[in-house]
Amino acid sequence: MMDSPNQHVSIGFLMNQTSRKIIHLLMHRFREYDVTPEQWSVLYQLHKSGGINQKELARRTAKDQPTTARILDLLIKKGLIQKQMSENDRRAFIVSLSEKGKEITEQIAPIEESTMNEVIGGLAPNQIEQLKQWLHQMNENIDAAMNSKE
Amino acid sequence: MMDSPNQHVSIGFLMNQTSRKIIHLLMHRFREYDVTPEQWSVLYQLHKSGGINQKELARRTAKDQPTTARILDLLIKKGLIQKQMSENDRRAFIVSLSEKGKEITEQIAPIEESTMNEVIGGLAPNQIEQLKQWLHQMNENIDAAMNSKE
DNA sequence: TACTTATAGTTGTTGTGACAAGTATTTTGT
DNA sequence: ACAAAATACTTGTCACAACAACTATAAGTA
Repeated sequence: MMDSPNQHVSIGFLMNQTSRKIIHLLMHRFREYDVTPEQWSVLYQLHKSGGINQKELARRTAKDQPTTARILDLLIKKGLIQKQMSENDRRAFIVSLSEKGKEITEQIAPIEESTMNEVIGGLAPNQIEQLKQWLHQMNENIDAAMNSKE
Repeated sequence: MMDSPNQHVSIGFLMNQTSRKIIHLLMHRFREYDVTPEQWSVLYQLHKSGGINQKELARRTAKDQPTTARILDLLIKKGLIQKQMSENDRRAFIVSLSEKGKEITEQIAPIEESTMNEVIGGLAPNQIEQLKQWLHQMNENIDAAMNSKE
């Protein structure tokens, strides 16, 4: 923190550190709503997509199903979402926001947006696009690496 | 995974996703050594720095002290490191690699390097530098945001 | 129809990460 | 020298992430 030994740091370490710091900052900004960034990402998807099942929700939030299910448990306890049995598939649940969940999601959305604007402050829009593109490319490289060597 | 709904994804989500994927890939590549990427980052720091105390190790790996201490517990169980009491400060422990720890670190280092080269495949060296610089800037923005508003 | 396979979701376990609170030791300030 | 503050580390708790194994239901197939 005080000295900056960051000159020769690997991309992997730096990405991990930055990602954790973003989560940490968002957690601070969301604290008064008692919602974590991961919980928010679920609420956000539900706000965009209405009622979807857990598997689809897991896919859209890029988490596995057990992790998603446990986040849903917490959100149900907080009264922000509800699950109802699917009519045509008795294995599945349709997940949707409660009224309270809708309200909180709408309150948090602008906070997330302004916080992320702080995070990327100093980067021009085309630089953001470039950064996103490189991240996508890294994602694809990783997928290729996972599929090839195993 | 199958469709690509990634066009309008936020930087925060994308960074988190990419970071987790990198960790996941490294975990796969390290699996035969029974060492996780986070454990490796500790071993790597010890390899570079020789015996240092837990607080300094926590700072260099950008984790908090309890997290670092628990990773050290695991590494001690695996016989890869050892702790000895500091002579001039009886509160502190000096942590260092065991022989086995040294061997494993030297075996893993080239695997990490080649894996990360796969991850950044397609990016030119100057683009990597640009990416690192932006990540540093985001880190600084976050530090400023954390310090200002709380 | 019966048997197999696939799918949606849950539970258990391990590791990581952050915070809060605690103990023991050292340093600081008077 | 002594009380107060700071420091190094530990323990407890909660949340997240990934894997494996399990239950229940659905779909495919002989």
